[in-house]
Amino acid sequence: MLSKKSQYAFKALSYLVNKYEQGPVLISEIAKKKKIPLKFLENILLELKKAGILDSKKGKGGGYFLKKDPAKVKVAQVIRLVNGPIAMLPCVSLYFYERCKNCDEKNCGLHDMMIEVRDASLHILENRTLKDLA
Amino acid sequence: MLSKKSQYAFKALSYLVNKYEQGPVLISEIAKKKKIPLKFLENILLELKKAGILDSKKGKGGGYFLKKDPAKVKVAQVIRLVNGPIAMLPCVSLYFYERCKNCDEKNCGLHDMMIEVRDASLHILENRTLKDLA
DNA sequence: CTAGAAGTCTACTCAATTGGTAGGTTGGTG
DNA sequence: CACCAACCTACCAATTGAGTAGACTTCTAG
Repeated sequence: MLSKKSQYAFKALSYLVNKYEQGPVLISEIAKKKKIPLKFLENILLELKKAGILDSKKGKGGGYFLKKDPAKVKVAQVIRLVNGPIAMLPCVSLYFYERCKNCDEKNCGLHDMMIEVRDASLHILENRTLKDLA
Repeated sequence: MLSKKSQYAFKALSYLVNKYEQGPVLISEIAKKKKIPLKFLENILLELKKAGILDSKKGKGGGYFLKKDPAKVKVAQVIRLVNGPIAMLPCVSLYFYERCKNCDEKNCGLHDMMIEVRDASLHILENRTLKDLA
């Protein structure tokens, strides 16, 4: 399951998609409109900025805004960033891979099954972008 | 991600699949062969028994064994039992559904996307059984 | 019929993660 | 230069995940 943090991130992003290229948006505005705890949202947006998805402006008239075209930011990327691995097992994860101890990957039914699930999920999440959130 | 508990459950089940219709198997034997903490495994097997997947025999010569044909037990069922929801959001879960507050399900891009992911995953997990673990 | 083997139950611990809050600091803008 | 808004550090509480301890029941082989 996606964490609340991830759900908040997507809500905030969808809000910013609708304001794309309309200047900076206050954290407080997003928090209010999307009913997200303000200080929690601060952390999330900062993280998205550090990952290069958002950018911000300080001072009066400042706020957050999308750094790139929403159609160019994949949903899979956001999930990996905020929520972690998409795969159901570490030993089938592309970005968070860990070898499976006590289990021969070449000969493990579960392993194969989870690769299938991963691929099916990625097929969708790698082909959807922030634009599709709106 | 699947919890360790789930991974242990699948390891134990795959061991029992290979011993199907060969009489009861000791918890301690499974624990040793699959390198699972004994007392933790006890809880897991008990849970699988209560769900009707395993059955057990007490006393000397006792142990655990599959109650049903391994080809008749779906992987999806085991995951739901031991790990919880398969969907990435409560509002798209079939068995653990919860309404999404502050988000109109009829008009939510994330919602639609997650339904797709869920269906793609279920398509696999509902068509694989314990037999496929071996 | 009884000893011991084996599953069952209750309760606990410990660490990590999640979700959230408080308050001060920095830096840009009008 | 005043103020605004992002940024940073540090907490805190609740939950979950992972695992342990030990007593209790029940069954069956001999």
